[in-house]
Amino acid sequence: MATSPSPRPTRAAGDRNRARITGTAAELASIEGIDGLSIGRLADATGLAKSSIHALFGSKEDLQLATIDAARDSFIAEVVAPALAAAPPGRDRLLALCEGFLSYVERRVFPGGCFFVGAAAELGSRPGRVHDEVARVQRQWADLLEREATTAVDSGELPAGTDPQQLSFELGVILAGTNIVSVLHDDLGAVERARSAVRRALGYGA
Amino acid sequence: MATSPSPRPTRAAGDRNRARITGTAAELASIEGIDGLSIGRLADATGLAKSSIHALFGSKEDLQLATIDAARDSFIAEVVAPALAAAPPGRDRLLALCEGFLSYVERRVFPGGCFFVGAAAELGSRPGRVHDEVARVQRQWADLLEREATTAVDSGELPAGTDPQQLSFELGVILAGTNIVSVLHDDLGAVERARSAVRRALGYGA
DNA sequence: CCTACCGATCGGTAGG
DNA sequence: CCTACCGATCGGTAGG
Repeated sequence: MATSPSPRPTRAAGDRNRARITGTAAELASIEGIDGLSIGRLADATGLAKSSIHALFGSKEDLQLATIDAARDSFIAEVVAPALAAAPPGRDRLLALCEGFLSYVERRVFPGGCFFVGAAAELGSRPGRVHDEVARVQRQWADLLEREATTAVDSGELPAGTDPQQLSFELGVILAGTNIVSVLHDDLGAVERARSAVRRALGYGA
Repeated sequence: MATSPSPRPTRAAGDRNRARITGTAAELASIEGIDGLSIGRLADATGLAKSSIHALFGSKEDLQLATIDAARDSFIAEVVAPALAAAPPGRDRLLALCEGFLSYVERRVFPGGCFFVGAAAELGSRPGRVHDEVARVQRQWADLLEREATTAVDSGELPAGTDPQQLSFELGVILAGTNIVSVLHDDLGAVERARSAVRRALGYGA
């Protein structure tokens, strides 16, 4: 009557489960918020017991930090890496990053719109480790844009006298604002208008 | 032993209380979110019993709708009305509206940043009456900007060929994006950079 | 506008 | 990774 032994979960299986949980958590959090998402609903969505999620991640805050990490990986894979592969440093890459972001919003890579715009809006005025981690990722993105803008100015691809920090700031807030407006009104026209704005700001088709 | 009769609340007193509750609710919601805000915490903050808030507003959804109304009144009083009073229709008024918004973010009229940017980000992908009301207010703001942009183009204050819808879209997303970045990093420099962006977009100091 | 409740859900823990 | 719990808090209602 010996049944097959209940398989003891391996380390790799645990990692796979953790990745599946944080992936689902990032999707849900883009809709319900990173704080609005509850461990109970996440357990339902993944088919696990609530206490299993606690066992795998510790506290809710630790789960949130792991979720931010997973969302950052998605963002890099969907927006950053393709732009770096598609265009050389400078103006072309800056355009590719902006268009990559807009495509990612358009395709609803996260069902509730950009995870980080949502998290930044939600946690902006609530101090803590989760806030700080979101701020850190946002700053990395802003720095990336600024670096490419600097290269573009230094190489003469953008008019001398262009302030790279000011230009990259404007692009960043246009992208974030567009995500909000596009999701709120379920309006892809906003993404199209943002494409025009970005191209004009970078001097394409002028 | 007749004590002074317990004063029966008048209609006016009820209205005053309702206004005090929705005002506090809008402040708290700008930090914790319009859904994250609980009736229990709102009761604590106002010194009322939870059930009193239910008695005055009905359901949580009705309270949220009343809170949006109160926040809209604040926005009009702090941003829209001063700009309408300070500048004639057209380009100057468009600038006054944008600078009024940036000043309102800078002054933290709502402690967690613009109530409507927060609510739009939070509710963008969650259908319902509250979402629809936030979307309606956002559209009124966008329409206001577009109207002034149209006047500015028609009167020749902005270059012929300027698309008023595109221009007002760009201004709107810059303002929304700036609110998020400025609150997230507690950085008033973002507001200053947005002022530069708005002035350049409108051809001031060019 | 209050006290006194309701069932449901929250994050988290014990113990295996 | 599970069952079985914990106290706290959620939105809401009865009844005054």
